[in-house]
Amino acid sequence: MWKEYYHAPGMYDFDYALKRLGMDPLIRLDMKERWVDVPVQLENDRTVVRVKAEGTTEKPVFSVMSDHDEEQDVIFEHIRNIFQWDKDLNEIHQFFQQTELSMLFHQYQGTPVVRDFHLYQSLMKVIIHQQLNMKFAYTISTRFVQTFGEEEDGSWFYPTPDKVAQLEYDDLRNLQFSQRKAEYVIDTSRKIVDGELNLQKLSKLPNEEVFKTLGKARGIGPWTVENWLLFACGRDDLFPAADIGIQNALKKWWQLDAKPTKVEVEKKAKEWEPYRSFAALTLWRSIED
DNA sequence: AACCAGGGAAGAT
DNA sequence: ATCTTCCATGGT
Repeated sequence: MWKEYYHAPGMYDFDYALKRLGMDPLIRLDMKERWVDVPVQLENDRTVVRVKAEGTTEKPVFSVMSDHDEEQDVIFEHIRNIFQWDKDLNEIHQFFQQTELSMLFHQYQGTPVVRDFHLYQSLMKVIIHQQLNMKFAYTISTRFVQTFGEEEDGSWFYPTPDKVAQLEYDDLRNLQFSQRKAEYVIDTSRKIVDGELNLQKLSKLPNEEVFKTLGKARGIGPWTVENWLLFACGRDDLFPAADIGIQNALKKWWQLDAKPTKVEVEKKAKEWEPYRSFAALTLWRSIED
């Protein structure tokens, strides 16, 4: 058993991060005690790591705890990368003071981009959630994991690509996947098993390369690539202009009668480069509850 | 009952 | 290249 503490350089709203993570019923956490359990897939082993907030948004301190005594450094690095503790959110806040989002950034300070726990898991979740309302989206992604994944210490590990590649479309139709969605999920997993898609490699390429390569797979369009780059890779400058949530938020703040178009949104978002991901997160946040 | 949902493919212009 | 239409399924 080991426990390690870490101080983030700027502000960091861990409680909001927990709230976002809590949208996913598969993630085990406690808002009151301020911890979340992160399933970590290692080379040949796996473990569950507890991450806990010990400080405040202004003076953020975190603890990372695990009973997996080997590979402590690897595990800690992984956690630090997932939560992006080294990204100085004070700098981001400063940047947005000169934009029309300054009021929102004042109201919602220290909103981090918390990465999904696993590259493949993230891609499957994004595909499954396409075009579905949040409630039903989580219903079927939870079914998917609880049917084909594995539980350990109360936390769920997504099924591996090998496991999903061997499924039949009807296995997912039984979970109320549409035929299309079943095909997207299984076919993409097969490409990953075949080596045709390498998510680790993709995660290190520039955005445009990822759009070209990942976007070729059937069922993976611009929205899915954007979300994967944003939430799986944790990149700073993604803005899903076609996203219905983003459009609803801008409709509200700009007091429009109808949702703005993708083109209108993209044009305005140029002013938020190179930190458009934080604009997106803060806009989503602003219309939650 | 009608419209929507944190899309995408396939077909039509 | 850009626009429509269809797909598919539950939520409000």
